[in-house]
Amino acid sequence: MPELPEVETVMRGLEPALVGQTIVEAEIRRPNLRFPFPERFADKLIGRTIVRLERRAKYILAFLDDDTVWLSHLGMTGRFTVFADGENSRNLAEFYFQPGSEDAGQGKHDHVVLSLNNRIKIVYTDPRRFGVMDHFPASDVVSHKLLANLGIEPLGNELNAAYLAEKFLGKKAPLKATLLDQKYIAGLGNIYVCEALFRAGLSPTRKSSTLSNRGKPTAKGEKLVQTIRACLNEAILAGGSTLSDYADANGNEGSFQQRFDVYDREKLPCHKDGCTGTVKRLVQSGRSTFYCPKCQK
DNA sequence: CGGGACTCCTGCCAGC
DNA sequence: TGCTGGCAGGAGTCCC
Repeated sequence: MPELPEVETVMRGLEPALVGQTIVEAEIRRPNLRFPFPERFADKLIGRTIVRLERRAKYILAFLDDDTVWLSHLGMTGRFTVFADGENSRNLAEFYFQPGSEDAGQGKHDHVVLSLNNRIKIVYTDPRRFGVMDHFPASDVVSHKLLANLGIEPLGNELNAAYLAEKFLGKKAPLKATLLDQKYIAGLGNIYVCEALFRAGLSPTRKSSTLSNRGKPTAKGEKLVQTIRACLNEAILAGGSTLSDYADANGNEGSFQQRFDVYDREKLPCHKDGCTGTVKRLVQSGRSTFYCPKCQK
């Protein structure tokens, strides 16, 4: 589920339930996700109060009251579910919440279960286990292995045509691949790259360097910056995209998938006004790309 | 070094 | 109906 808009949505859903609360129990139900959990992970979380949440790229950072950070990444199939009983759920947004129950967190792929002092339970579920959790001093946020090499946030001011012109100068890799590379722009994933390229009328196969005019910004780059921002902002407003709901969440699901122009629309007509093209699927660095060959050049 | 293939893991679905 | 192969929102690592 998770690219930037989905992670942002998840974080916003977690905030009212977590911030200001203290972790009273932590159950780590297996040794690892993608990587091993930290040593004595549960002990490090128990007794800590969550001071605030932040999103960096596709990571959720929970800052704790002992100046440490609990980091989470949802991988492909990770999700958090908040279990709240009637009393304490009343003041929380309806989003993402399930009624409290005795078997909360007992599912086959429920790997981490936290109980908070407000009687809320937070369950992390991840069938494929491509997710990540870690815990480290807050002072290490900048240097942390997973965070140190991330590029700029696409919704921040740093993303502009000049940035693309500088970073993409001389880059031969296909534009699609470079936009997916988190060391340039952090937070984009397969869906929103496809969608932003469609809106910009740019082919995923063109060389990245074509958005750079000997290091100077281009109109195409300017357009792409706009469409990236628009896609992400619209998706956040829609609560992200929900592609499968086998976890059967009770809460609201995102709806941006209903507005996809190209993603998962192979062989369907191009949405662009006046374009008679058909959406095509191709594989770039092992991943599906959807685009309209007729209007994306 | 840049670029691409491979890898982790489970579930689902189309096609036979 | 049941099996098989392909594919899935990510990204670190390895190899050329």
